[in-house]
Amino acid sequence: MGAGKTFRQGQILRLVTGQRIANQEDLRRRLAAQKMRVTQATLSRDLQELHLVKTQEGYKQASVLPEEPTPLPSLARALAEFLLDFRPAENLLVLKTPPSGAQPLAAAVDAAKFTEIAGTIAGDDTILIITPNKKTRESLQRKLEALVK
Amino acid sequence: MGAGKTFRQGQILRLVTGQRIANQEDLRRRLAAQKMRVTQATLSRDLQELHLVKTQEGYKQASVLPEEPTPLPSLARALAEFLLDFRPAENLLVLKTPPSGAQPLAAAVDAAKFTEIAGTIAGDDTILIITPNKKTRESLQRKLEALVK
DNA sequence: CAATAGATTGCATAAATATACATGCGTTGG
DNA sequence: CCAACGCATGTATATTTATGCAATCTATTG
Repeated sequence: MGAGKTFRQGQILRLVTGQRIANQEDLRRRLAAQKMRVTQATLSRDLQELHLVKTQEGYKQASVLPEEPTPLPSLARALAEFLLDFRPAENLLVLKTPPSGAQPLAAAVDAAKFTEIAGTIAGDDTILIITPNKKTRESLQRKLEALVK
Repeated sequence: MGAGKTFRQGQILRLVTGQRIANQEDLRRRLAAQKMRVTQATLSRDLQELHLVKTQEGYKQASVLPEEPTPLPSLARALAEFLLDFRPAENLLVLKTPPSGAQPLAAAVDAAKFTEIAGTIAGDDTILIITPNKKTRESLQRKLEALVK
């Protein structure tokens, strides 16, 4: 049975961590250059078993994907665009936005995954953020204020 | 310009972090349910800008991808298939394999990304693993031995 | 050995995703 | 005001990836 599946998957890992593999055809050709001829279908299955995902920079191990600059910039933009006012109250933080601004801003806040946040509820122009206690609410508030500056 | 691109991308983040979005059509339908009608083409662009990647469990933020159980299982299989012998020497660890087994096993070892490993060199039936010092070599060796059991 | 069960793969094709090109809409510099 | 741009988007289509099915091979069981 030739080199076998394990061998091939090992080579796939090696190739993928080394260079930029843009797609499965690309990968198929590189393996062929090493005398390993399989079809794209097999590679599709291999990549799935290896938990490799396709990124802009080629296939990567899901566990090793790099830090992204995305979360905060996105939130900062949303705050700049929608936030009108902070209204703190003990362990609660209310954010006011223009009409229909609450949902998108809440989305951005959620996406930032602050550990301080127990939950959020968004209406049309109001977001209620619930934190465990007053201390955490203060911490969160400081972070958000820093983002709007 | 309606709700705008920022709004939509915020909603996408919210949807994606909340539930399992299997593909772009799925995402398109969920947005449509919120009165946001765009085409699959636009979502393809949005997902790219948000650095979301498609995984087995739906789209995920590249930065938030979960720990994988993959690296070690893969290595364990490779060790089971190829490893013949350990040959420790101070800060070096030599692994012997059957003919042509060194490359694939080395690939699996590399992929596991052990912090103990400074570098590896693989020939045809021999892998040389270089660690910073004897202590780290011992640590690494114990881990590998545990995997073959 | 025959029969059965898994595992792995290719082939053909379906499904999903990306993209070239065109359009519409603001903005900007004359 | 208008020509020239750039951005966001849709349309149509190309590219890429996933998968149902059948063939093959290995190991197992009786």
